[in-house]
Amino acid sequence: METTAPLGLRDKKRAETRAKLERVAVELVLRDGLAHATVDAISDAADVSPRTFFNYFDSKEDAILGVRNPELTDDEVAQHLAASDGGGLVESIVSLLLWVIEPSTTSSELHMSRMKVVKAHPELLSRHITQMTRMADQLTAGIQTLLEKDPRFEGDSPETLQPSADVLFALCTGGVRVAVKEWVTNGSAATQDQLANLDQLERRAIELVREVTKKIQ
Amino acid sequence: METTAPLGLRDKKRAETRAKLERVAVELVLRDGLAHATVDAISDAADVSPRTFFNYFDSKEDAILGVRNPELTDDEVAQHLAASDGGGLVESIVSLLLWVIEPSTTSSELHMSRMKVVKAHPELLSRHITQMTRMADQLTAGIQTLLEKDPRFEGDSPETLQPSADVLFALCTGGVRVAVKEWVTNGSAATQDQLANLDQLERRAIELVREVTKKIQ
DNA sequence: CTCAATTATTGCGCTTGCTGCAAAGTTTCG
DNA sequence: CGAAACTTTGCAGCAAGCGCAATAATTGAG
Repeated sequence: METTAPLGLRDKKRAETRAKLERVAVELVLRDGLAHATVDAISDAADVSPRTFFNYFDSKEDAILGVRNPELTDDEVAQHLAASDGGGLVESIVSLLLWVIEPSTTSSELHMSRMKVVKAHPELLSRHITQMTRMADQLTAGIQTLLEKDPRFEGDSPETLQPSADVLFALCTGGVRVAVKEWVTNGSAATQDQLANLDQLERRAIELVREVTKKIQ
Repeated sequence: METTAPLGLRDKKRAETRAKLERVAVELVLRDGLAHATVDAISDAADVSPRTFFNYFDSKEDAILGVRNPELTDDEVAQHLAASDGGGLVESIVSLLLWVIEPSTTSSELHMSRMKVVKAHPELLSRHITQMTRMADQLTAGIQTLLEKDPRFEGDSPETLQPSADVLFALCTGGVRVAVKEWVTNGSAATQDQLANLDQLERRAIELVREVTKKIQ
């Protein structure tokens, strides 16, 4: 599942440093607030120079949210979409989005802390969104090929061709966004098992999308 | 329609300064690129101190896009929604969103320049989105009351109650976003008459939303 | 093991965005 | 006119982020 080539001491250290920065960033934000958790402070607490910080992350927010610069490969996207195929379009796409948002490699504790951070500083949500749109092209490309493989849109008449991958993407993004927002605002119910949480989030996002598409005519 | 109390020389000057800043900001970005159009340069070209710049705008981007700090009043939102009522929900909401994005008071020339700017610097689009989400609470509140007045969702059974205003908002936001993106990327067709453009944009956004809701079951 | 190539870390200095504060200038209105 | 209200501005400061060049660590080949 993971392409973690178990190579070299070097990469190992690098991974550790990144992990430490992510962890410390979240900690400091929780303790001192977003504004007080400066890059200097974070780097300091991670025993690393501020300059090094920017070798790992493009911005403070990226560190806090655990966003990795090395963006997705097309293969990864295609693979994930293929894996969750069989269900509906919406299911596949929502799953993809949640996967992008959530660096699944993080520890569950870090994950929970991040939830708290986002709850305390909702501005960060827009960073999440930005991240999504940053990868939008890649993701919509993946969705596009998914659409092309979908038998449902094969022999359609011209005007009822495939729905635009862009729009689908936007719609699902909306669903995910709202699901996350709901889940962030409606208290800490079930914050223990974050795997169940993810699942729940996914279901809710799909439900929201469905709800709207049904109601609007 | 507008609450422009034609008061005082003071307010007049203020309006002029703001307009000048907006105009100059767009000009400089077009001429020198986004990075080179610094706050200093903009303020300079507008014969105003950099410090004053921030009395008018919260950020460089706000000036470029003509975003006004004094956010919307609930009344304005309600009024606009009421005005475009009668059509469908989607129509009303899309119209509202476009109205929020586009400060209608700007001159058409400035408007066109802004289009070019956005085309040349798509990063700015995310600012637009941010602005939308910034006002999300207010707008969804307005949508919520619109939903409550809608006879279509009145006597529904519990599980088929109103679709969440949040999700509707997200969906339409997605539609608008994609419409704008399309229109930005697909060349300069019809950039002459920007009123027609807005109309076209609105129609396209609605169409996109419809398209998706129909296709997905 | 040793040495050279590669890559990571760091310090330094700089630009830019943005804010608070208090002084000086304008506009308004009685 | 003259006081109150508001704007502009300079100054000083913080934090983000980048380019560069020196230093240090890791690696792989011999």
